[in-house]
Amino acid sequence: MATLKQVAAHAEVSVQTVSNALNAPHRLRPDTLERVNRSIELLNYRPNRNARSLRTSAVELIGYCVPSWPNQTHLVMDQFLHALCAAAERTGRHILLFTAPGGVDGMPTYDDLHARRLVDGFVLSQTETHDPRHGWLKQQGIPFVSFGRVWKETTQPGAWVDVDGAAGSATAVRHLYETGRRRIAFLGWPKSSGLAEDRANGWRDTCQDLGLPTAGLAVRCREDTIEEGAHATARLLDADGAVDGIVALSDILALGALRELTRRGLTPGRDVGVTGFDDSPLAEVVSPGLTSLRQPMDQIAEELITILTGGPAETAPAGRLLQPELVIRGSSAPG
Amino acid sequence: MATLKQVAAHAEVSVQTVSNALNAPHRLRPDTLERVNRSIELLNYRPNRNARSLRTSAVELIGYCVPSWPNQTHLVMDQFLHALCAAAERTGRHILLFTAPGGVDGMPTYDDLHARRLVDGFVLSQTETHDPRHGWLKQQGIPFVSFGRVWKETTQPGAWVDVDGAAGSATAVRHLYETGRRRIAFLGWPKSSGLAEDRANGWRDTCQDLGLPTAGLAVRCREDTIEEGAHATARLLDADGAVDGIVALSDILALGALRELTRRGLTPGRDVGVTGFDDSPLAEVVSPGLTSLRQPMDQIAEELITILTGGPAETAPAGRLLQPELVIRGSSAPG
DNA sequence: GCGGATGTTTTTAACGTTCAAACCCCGTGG
DNA sequence: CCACGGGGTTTGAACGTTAAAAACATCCGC
Repeated sequence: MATLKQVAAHAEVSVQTVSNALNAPHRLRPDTLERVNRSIELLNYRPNRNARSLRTSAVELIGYCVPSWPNQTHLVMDQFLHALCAAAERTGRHILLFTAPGGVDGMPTYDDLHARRLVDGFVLSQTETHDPRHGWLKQQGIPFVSFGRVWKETTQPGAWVDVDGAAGSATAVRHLYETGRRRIAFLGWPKSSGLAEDRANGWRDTCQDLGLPTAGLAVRCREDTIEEGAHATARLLDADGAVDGIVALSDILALGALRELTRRGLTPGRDVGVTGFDDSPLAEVVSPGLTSLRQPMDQIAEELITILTGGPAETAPAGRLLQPELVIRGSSAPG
Repeated sequence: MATLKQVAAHAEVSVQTVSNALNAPHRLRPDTLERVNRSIELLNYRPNRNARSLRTSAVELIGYCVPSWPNQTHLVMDQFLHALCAAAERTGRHILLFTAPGGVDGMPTYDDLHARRLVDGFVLSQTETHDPRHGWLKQQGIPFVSFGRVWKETTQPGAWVDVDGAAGSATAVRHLYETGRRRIAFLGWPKSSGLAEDRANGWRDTCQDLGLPTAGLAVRCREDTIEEGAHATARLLDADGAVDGIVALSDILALGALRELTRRGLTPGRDVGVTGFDDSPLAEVVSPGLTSLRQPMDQIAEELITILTGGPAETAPAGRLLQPELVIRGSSAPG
C-alpha cells in the first residue's frame, strides 16, 4: 500500500508537495503537478483516511441511528438510506450506522461516537413528539440535523428538514376533487401524533376551501394496520351519506381501505378514489396501484447533508419544508 | 477534549501506562490502575479512534452497500441492518454504508474504500446468480463475507451465511399438511433465480415425501407483485382439482393469493392455507395475518460478523446454512 | 550477595497525513 | 546593486495513539 512518502520519492519531490498536488493543485507548477500525478497513478496511491482525519480532526462520517424496527414499520427506510448515502458521497462523506436506546437513554451513545471521533455529526430521524435528542445535542455543541420537526414545540433546537404533510393532504384532496369526488374522508391516527395532525389539518382546510363536507368524515385508527384501515373504511361506508374519496394517512391504512372496498364489490378508482402517504413499495405492487404522496427523498437527503456539512457561515433558516409529490395510480383513476 | 497525555499528567504516570490501563489492564499494579481509572473518569477521557486506527491500521468499520431500491423491494432490510449493526457493535465495530454500481462496475468503489482505510472488510448481500464481487474481492485479498450463496456455482469464493430456503418450504408444506391440506401449490418465480429454485425444490420434495401431488401445482410469476400473485392463484383455482394450500415464495405473492381468495368468497386459513416468505412487516399487518417463514436475522448477523472478524485462525467452514422459522398466523389457521 | 526470573513502568519510535513557517529562486523597481 | 515580493517547494512539527524495547524494582534461590 503506497504512502505519500513513497510517491514523493518516486516523483522526486517532497512529501508536502504530493499532499498539495491532491489538496491544493493550483499551488504546483503545471509540470510538477503532471509528474506527481503520474507517480500517484503509477503507484496506485490512495490517501489514508485515518491519518488525514487525525491531522485535520474531521472524519467525514455522519452518524445515523437505525431505528429499532418493531417500533414502527418504516417501509421507505431503504429509499431514505440510499438517498442519504448518495448525498453524503457527493460531498466525499459516508454514513455510519449505529444503534441506540430511544429517548434520553440513547444520548451517551451519541456523545461517545462524537467524542471518540467516529463521526462529525448526526442525522436524526424518527423524530418524536417530545424528542429530547435535539436539545441535548445542541447543548453539547454536537452538529446535527433533523429529518422531521419536533411537533408541538414552538421552537425546535437545531436545523431540520421536513415534508409538508398538510400540503400533501391538500394535494390529495384537490386531486380527488378534480376527478369528481365530493365526499372525501380522512383515515388518520390519534391526535397525539403531530404528523397525523398536520396531515389531518391539510385535509380539513382544503375540504372547507372547496366547500366540501368534513363532519363525520375523519376516522382515527388505533394502529397502522391493514385491518384497522379496513374497519375504519367499513364504518365510513356504513354511515349516512356515501363516501366517494378517502385520503389515508399511510399506505398501510390505504391498503385496508382498498381491501374493504373490494370486499364490498366496489371498485377502487371507479367508485371511490383512495390515496395513501409515502409511496412505499406496496403502492406500486398492489392492484390497481395506489395513488400516494411520495416523499422527495433525494431532495430531503440533499438538504440534510447540505445543512449538516455547510460551514458555520451557513446561516440557513432553521428549517426547510419540502413538498411531497402525488404519484397517481389506479386507486384514484377518474371515476 | 482530553487526550492520553492529559490523563497521564493528571494521574502522574506515563502516557503508555494509561494506554495499558485501557488495552491491557492486567499489566498494571492494582493501585496504579485504580488511580489511572479515576483520572480517566474525572477528565471524561475517550480514546481518539482515528489515532488508534492509524497506529494499528484497523478501523473497526465494516462496509455494506445499500442496495439501490428500485431494483427489488427489500421489505426486511431495516430488520437486517438493525441486526447487523447490533452484532457489529457487540464486537466494538460499526457499519459504514455506501452506494456502488451493480456487478463488476462497483468493484473500484469497494477497492477504494478498503485502500483508503475507511473499512476493514465488507458484508455482501443481494447476491446474484453470477455475482462477480466474491471472486474479485477474494483475489484482491479484501476480507468479506456474503449473505447469500452465489447460486449454481459449485464452489463460491469466500465465506457465506444463508438461509435454507428448501428447508423453509419443507416446513411450510408440513405445516399445511398437518392442518389437513392435501393439495398444496407453489407460487414461485422463473427458474433463473437460484433462490426461487431452492424454495421450489423444498416444496416439491416434501410433497412427494408426503405422497401429495405436485403436477400442475407449481406456478411461476413474472414479477414479485400482488397482482401477479393474485393471477397465479386464480389460475390454480380455475384448474382441475381444488387447491387447499399455497406456499408462496414471497410475502408479496402470498398477499396476492389472499386477495384472490377473498375476492372469490373463500376464507384464507379456513378454506385455503397460505404461507409466505421472509416475515416482512406486511405479514403482521395484513388480515387475517400471514403465516410466513421468518429469517433468523439476529443469528444471520451474528454469524456474518463472527466470520468476518474472527481471526485468520478461524478456519471455519466456507458456509453456514441457517434455518428459517415458521411464524404461524391466521392465513394458515387449521381449517 | 549475586544471577536470574518476574512484574511494573517509562522511553523511543513510529503510523501517514497536514499546517505553518521557512526557504529558494527569480523578476522588479528604486 | 540591493531590498522587496511572490510563486513554488521544502522543512519541522504536530495530530493521539500503540508496539517494542529498555529501564527499574522486587523477589527468589543458592
